[in-house]
Amino acid sequence: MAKIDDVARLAGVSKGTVSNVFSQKRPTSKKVTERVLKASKELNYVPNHIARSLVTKKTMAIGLTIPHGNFFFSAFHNQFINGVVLEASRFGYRVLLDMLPMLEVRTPSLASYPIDGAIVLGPTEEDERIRLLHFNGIPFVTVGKIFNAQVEEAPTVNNDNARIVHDICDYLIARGHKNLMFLNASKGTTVSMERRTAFMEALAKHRLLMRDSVHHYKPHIQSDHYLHYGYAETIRVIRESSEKVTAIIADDDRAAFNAMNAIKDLGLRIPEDISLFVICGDLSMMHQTMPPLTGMDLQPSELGAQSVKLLMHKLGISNEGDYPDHLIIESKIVEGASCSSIEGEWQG
Amino acid sequence: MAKIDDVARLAGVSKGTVSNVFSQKRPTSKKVTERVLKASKELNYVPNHIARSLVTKKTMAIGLTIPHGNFFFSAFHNQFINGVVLEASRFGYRVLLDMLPMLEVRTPSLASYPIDGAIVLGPTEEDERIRLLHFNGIPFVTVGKIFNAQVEEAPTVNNDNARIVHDICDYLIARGHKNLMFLNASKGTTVSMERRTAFMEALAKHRLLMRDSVHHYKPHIQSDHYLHYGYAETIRVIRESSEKVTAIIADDDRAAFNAMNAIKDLGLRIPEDISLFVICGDLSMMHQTMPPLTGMDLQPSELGAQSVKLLMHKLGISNEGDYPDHLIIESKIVEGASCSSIEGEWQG
DNA sequence: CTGAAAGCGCTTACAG
DNA sequence: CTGAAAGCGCTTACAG
Repeated sequence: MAKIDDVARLAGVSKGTVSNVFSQKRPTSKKVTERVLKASKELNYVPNHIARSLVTKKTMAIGLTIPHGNFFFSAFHNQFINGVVLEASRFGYRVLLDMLPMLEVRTPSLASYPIDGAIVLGPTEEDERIRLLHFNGIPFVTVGKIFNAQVEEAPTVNNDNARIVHDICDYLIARGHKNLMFLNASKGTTVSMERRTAFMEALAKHRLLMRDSVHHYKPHIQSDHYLHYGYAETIRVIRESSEKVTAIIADDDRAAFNAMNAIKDLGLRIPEDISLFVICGDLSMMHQTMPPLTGMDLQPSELGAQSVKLLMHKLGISNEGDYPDHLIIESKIVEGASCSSIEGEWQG
Repeated sequence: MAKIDDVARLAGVSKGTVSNVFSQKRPTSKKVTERVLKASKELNYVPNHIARSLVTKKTMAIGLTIPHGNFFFSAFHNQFINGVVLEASRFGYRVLLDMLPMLEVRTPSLASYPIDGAIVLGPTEEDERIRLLHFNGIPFVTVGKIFNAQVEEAPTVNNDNARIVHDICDYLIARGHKNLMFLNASKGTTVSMERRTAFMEALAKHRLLMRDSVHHYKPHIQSDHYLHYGYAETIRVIRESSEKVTAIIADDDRAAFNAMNAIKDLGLRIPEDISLFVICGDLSMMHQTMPPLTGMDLQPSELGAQSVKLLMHKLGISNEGDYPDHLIIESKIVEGASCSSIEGEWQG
């Protein structure tokens, strides 16, 4: 690979000038520009990104950290990544995927992240990623509320998790359901905590007893049970419990699928025997299942896009005037046919 | 951020020694190591990744380029990315997502890629990504056959696309279908070319006429029609054509969903009126649709993992002895209930 | 096992 | 508008 000195020599200019032609930070005369470009082409020259980064202190990349076991992203992650990548590219930024398991690998030859900022999806109580970013002095945006104690204040993009759970419970309870099973997200994430609190509030609001309903946390993402979360819980609750659960709220498409399989394996039908509501699923997919799923559209790609915008603002790259430090992304119920009304039994 | 000089001064050693403690490339005495570590902790020191990269010429990142419009990845992409990220992390590598639309953004301030190698998903005839990688002298692996003329020889991971299409056609034709509609991948990709050729061969092999079947290319990924590919084609062919298509082969889950919607909107049923076969779909999802989809398991995450292994080998990082330059990933038919036999009509 | 010094390939004040 | 020189923060022969 040719370097800047080679080009400078061939074009008969200083390397500062070659630098200016490529960075366009200072004007260069037309004929010098042409000479430099010609020499560059001849030598197949392209500025070295790393060397540039070392002095500008900009990598033009943002990190995206997603909790990640040996398993697949869900449809939610998929669309979220889409939103992030697309929006980042609008600012000329690339996205560095940074998964949790890498931490172990990174330790032996620890080094700073080659990124200008980061997006942290799904903060947890003692979030190692946040600790590390903080330690490295890298600005970041969290998607999901950050746990108060960990860091003074960080910009956040979030759904209104409390409201979402209230809406779902209202929706189901209005249809006569009194005993709900909630297949929540993983324990330790702020989103699951917000949801759990809201779940209990919603039940109390309708004068339902928590002990008649069931609440489960998804296993840790590294657990072997992660992929099958929802199946065993559904089987057990329907078969063994006395609570007569009539409606299930599933965290994501995978949990919903697992619950569907459990229900089918028990010889029951959706929604005649049991209702199913999915929180973050893929819209196009939800319409194709049997029956079509009723769920909440969380706008994952919008979550991704907005978190990039917020981060860019923090980095001083976007200059769209004032920008709030905390953004709430709208969500709304999308009706399929997986939730039914229970006749007779319900009371206002 | 503290730098190496600060640590060296505080620990009373040279910066070369500090470097050795962190890189572990040369042994350091125990007590010196401790002194350095103590000083580092005190100063919150972490080696600067960029500075290190400049001299080692290693970024510890690989690029992943996926053709990408303003649209979502499919389940295939999702699982592919998973395989790549996971396998890369085993080698201590990160993954830089590099999407096509960024090219435009990159031009003004062109610079080399800060990556050690790249994975190119779905090469096309005149692949700009390959041209650029080649130009930058960055080793890469393609997933999908590379177009012959473009570059002498590049390591490749691929499905056996010809065989896959033959298997699918054999499967359908054995069930009495004579008029097939093939919703292929995008024109210009080698995968769609391989498939198209195989499609014609398979028909010829069974003495069926190409003109009785229908072949479509997916629109370019930047097209507005990309997301809805399959719907209009299905409507048109079923309603207008005289060919009486009885089976549809869909490139991916999205195309399959679109075809399903079209079939439903026409008041027809799967598989009674028309059969549907999906090439790359998500297994867990395929079981939940109505009816469950019959399709091909391409093992996308294995494709991703193997392409990383191959790349690591090319980079001289993996040393698992000899490694073939071209890998074929197995695929097999997974039966659902979306393909039926046509009685009576078929002949051996 | 450790140190002094050169160098990785750029950008950026500073001077003109 | 252009050049000469210092410097970004590391690693790496080389010498001891």
